[in-house]
Amino acid sequence: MDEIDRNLVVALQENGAAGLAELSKAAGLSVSATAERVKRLEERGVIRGWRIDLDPVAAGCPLLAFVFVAMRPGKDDATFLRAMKRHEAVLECHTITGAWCYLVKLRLADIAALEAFVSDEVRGQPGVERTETILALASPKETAILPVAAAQEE
Amino acid sequence: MDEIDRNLVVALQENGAAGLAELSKAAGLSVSATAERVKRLEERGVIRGWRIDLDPVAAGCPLLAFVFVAMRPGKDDATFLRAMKRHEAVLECHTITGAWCYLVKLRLADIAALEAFVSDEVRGQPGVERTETILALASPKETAILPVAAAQEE
DNA sequence: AATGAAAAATGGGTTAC
DNA sequence: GTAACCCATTTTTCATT
Repeated sequence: MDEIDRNLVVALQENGAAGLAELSKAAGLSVSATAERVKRLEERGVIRGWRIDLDPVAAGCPLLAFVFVAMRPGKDDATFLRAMKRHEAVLECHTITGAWCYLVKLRLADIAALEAFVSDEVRGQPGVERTETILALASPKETAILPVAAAQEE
Repeated sequence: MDEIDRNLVVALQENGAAGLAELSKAAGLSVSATAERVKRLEERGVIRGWRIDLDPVAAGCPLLAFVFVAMRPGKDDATFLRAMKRHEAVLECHTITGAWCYLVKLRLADIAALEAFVSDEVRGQPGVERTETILALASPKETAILPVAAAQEE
């Protein structure tokens, strides 16, 4: 993960459809050396996959919600986590510090779908003690582009 | 946005590097018709761009944090929002229901960077009244793949 | 469906460390 | 001796008719 790799990754985050010709300019390398670098970044798991950036409204999931979840101690979190992993409405599920156990990020079609999901899939899970649901009214910023640190040679 | 478009978009979310040959199978169309569909999905803004899925640890931002922000009423949220949009550590900034005004999702290198960011860039902004910072200890699920609803013809 | 153009994978050869 | 890069060729993929 040197300076060249970092430049490649930054360029690919901006435009994942960039060809090797364009990437080679960003990297200051030949086309084949650039191809070699990108391939190794995939092999090493730095690049985990190639995706499209999809408009949530067009995808039919305009509603964004966060649900905090508290579990009863000593209970089976595994069942709850399995349910979260299974449902595609769950974009994220984090174990967090503070008063709550989990923070779940959801994308759904509408309020009715949210009500059904929280009631059936969250509060219906064994071990769930308390929940709190928060709606996003607007999202001034929402990106999947990660900051790439300058430090840390491999 | 018919059934075929939905199939294409689902396939491209799983593998954005899929060629037209592979996509045409998923869509049940000819290669050229598939190319036409993908082009129109881009033009209509359904596909907003092409990205890579990058490993946050390799990118040098392993620390994931959420910051709740309350603003003083009648103050200039614009300055705060401009700062959030400017900083690449800010992945998301949502206006939310409940006791807080904003929920900010951050990716940073370490605790020192978090302390500096919250202190300087969040609490340092005019109009910010109160904040609460929560750390993610683990992320059992974290994806950018959106659920694609079956309903709503265009 | 077929063509021409463009891009990407491959193999061999070169240099620098 | 190893690793990174460069160049030329083959193969695949993509846009046009």
